[in-house]
Amino acid sequence: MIEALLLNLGSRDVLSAEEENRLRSILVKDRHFAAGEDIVAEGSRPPYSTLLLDGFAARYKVMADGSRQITALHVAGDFVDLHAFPLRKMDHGIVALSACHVAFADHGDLRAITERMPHLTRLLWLDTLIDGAIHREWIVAMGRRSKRAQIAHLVCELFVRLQVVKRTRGESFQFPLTQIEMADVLGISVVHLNKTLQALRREGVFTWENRTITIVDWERLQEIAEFDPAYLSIHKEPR
Amino acid sequence: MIEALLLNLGSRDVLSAEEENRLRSILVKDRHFAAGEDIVAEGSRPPYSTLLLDGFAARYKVMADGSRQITALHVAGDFVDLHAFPLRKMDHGIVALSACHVAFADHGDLRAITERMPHLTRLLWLDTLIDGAIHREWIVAMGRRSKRAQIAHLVCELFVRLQVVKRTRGESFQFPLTQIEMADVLGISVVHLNKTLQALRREGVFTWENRTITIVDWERLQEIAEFDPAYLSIHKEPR
DNA sequence: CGCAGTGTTGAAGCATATCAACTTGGGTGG
DNA sequence: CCACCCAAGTTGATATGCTTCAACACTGCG
Repeated sequence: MIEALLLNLGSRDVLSAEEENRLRSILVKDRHFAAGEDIVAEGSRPPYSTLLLDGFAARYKVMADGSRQITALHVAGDFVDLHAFPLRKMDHGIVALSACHVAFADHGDLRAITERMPHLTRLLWLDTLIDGAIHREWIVAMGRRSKRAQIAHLVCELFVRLQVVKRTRGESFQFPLTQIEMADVLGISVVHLNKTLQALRREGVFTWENRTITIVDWERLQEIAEFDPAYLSIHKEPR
Repeated sequence: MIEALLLNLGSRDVLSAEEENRLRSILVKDRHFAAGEDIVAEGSRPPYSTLLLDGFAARYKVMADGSRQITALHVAGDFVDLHAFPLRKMDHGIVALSACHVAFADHGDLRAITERMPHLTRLLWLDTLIDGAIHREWIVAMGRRSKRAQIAHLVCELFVRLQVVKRTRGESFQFPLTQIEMADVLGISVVHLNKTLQALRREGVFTWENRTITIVDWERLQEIAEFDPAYLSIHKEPR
């Protein structure tokens, strides 16, 4: 059930059998959410953290004028709110962007891990730090890349992250967002997103049809995006 | 020497005397950097993490065309690269924006903390999570706030963060960045920054002269920024 | 004294937003 | 089973926020 999480952590360091078992035993009570449903509400104090087993979810904040900014995208194997364990209170909401299957880890059990399993603790810490590295890359993309490059960068990132958890199929992956949601990720208008996507498609860089993204020219896509996957820390290393 | 760090952590939870002593004992070999000097290089693997005792520092990435994006600002009491402890390799550089005084914590000592002091471990983890929360707020500001509101938001954030470590004086605080650096923080051009700053000054919201920012109308500043300090987690709570 | 980095200003151009209309397709109730 | 309905996608026109370029002013420092 938590295979994607094990792939995620396991691609950054070696997990002992004991650590795997511990993770399996604390991740319980799996639940389904429909697309559009809130998985965690802004301002809440969840007593557990949520692991995404399948589907796409997003962290977001809503502005006074009703506009929305998505600050993170999550896929299978991601904890969507592990940070709420030390942080306690959610300063943003988390919404399911597709049908989502999740499991929960009680904060008491996580605390017990920090008391007795220092290596696993560091790996969980690492997991939240990779989220932070992704945040920084998004800041760079929003501030200093063209919107075209920002889009290309996001596609690169998703492709690599989904490869880690074996959610790609050749050069394709499921991508169930609407253009409206995608615009909220990028911080641009839907109209402009639509036109820029068409340009990238016409250029033969990638396509996005039937909720599926297919990369046509990976070299060129990386070039446009100035993509360097280093920030994703995808290499086994003692931590 | 590490008073600012203790104020930082101490405003989020109670620190035991033992924890304080441990932090004091592992933070050693203080060093100075001049404005403009790199404190940590991109791609390096520092065997220690760096605590900023005094001054302003920034995390940044440089694009192929030479433009730069600053992804985080750090002030006294901030670890500038605590994340490098589990992450290992720096995916970005860290530069001193003013004269900086720093201290170092060896990664071996940090590791020992994760083995024996779970509560202190959670507080260090928390410290990196607050960085993440700030990242998210910057993403929101870049994506869905006007540049004017983004600037206002940054001023609000800095004021509150500096209050925590007692680095404000009434409604003022030292702010030694150039407009060029500030533009790299916001992801905009210097020209536009300059004009927007003047508008805010003319409106009587805040001033920025002689490396000092003075807030003239705090209410209005928060209103323009839609500022809510919740994301900074400034409340004592068992973690 | 003179230079270099910073701040300021104006003009012109472009990227992106906004507004509005129209198309398409899947889902549903009559 | 068809009609229609609504959400999503697409397109064109217009408006504007922000960038770029270029020139000039200011100030601290060697």
